Amino acid sequence: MATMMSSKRGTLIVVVGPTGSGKSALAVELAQHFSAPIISTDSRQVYRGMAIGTAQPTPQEQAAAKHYFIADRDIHDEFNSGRFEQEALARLDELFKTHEYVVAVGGSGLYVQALCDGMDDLPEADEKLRSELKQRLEREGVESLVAELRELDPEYASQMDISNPQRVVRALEVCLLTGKRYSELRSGRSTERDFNIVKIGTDMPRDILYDRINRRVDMMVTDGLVDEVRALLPYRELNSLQTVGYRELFDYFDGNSTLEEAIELIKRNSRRYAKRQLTWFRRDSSIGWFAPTDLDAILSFIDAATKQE
RNA sequence: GGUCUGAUGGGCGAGUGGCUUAACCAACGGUCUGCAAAACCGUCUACAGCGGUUCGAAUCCGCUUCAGACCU
Repeated sequence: MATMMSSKRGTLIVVVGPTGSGKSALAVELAQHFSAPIISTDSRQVYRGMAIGTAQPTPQEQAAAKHYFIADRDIHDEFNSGRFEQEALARLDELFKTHEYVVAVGGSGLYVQALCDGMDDLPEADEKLRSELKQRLEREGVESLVAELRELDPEYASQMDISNPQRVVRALEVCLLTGKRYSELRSGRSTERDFNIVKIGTDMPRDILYDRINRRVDMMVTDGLVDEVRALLPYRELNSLQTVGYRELFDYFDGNSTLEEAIELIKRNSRRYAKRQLTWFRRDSSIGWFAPTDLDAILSFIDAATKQE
């Protein structure tokens, strides 16, 4: 299968795992080992002004390896998984001209999926239509939207989670925007990329992970998280700020909780986030799971995977 | 040594004979195609132990164990 190998432009080493599991540090080590740049697959680290709360790579880490999609846009900018796919693919196209390896790291499962498997050609959210649908959602409840979706796309309506307003809105939005059924536009297939993909997952015993998460939150506070969030308070409605570590402190500024309570909530919500990430990544059987410090095993896994193709 | 009070699922905490899987929190499992650090779904049937009363006991009685308070 060496011929297969030659048809590929290079290898993308994808590092995934729950928050606080040591992805960033591992990515930098891999980047140095393979002389590779790093692409972040994190939906929140892309924004400027959120360095502490999103645990962006430190200046030292960023000096050790070139990072892309870290703090390179404004919190007001529209960004989503679809745009990420396009921009990241374009970036990779450039990078593979001069690099054999590129490392991708980040905890946003949907972004990783977009990059590795591609997304179907669906329309992006239309601002007007979406706000209309949201108003209807508030006034008439989900049932009304579900009823309409049953008309437009009975198949999808019957299989989806109809108690999830966000998904109902999106499905309806796609139907109305395209005049087609959402279910028929979803191919369910993944796009073949012109580079190899090797996925590494970092994990550790749950109690240790949770302890690390808890301590990292304390460290964020020590590092000035409260001030970082205070500066963003005027923009709290932005999607970019619907983020663990920020919402809880907005509540604190509103006087709805004490600082201590807010910090506890950040810890809890970070733990829950980690659990959801694990749930997402667990179903991807192509991921090789390792302790974040087990570099030898990780390197031989990458080696074996790239030779196989 | 004596008296009194209490002992409920990981936590908190109702429930004084016969719908209570209480509620809440934590935890755990899951869903996932342009809001994804989002949004949503599901699971956890306990009543300190033993014996008794009763058609029926977490709920009544007795003993035991443990905890706390008070008395000598």
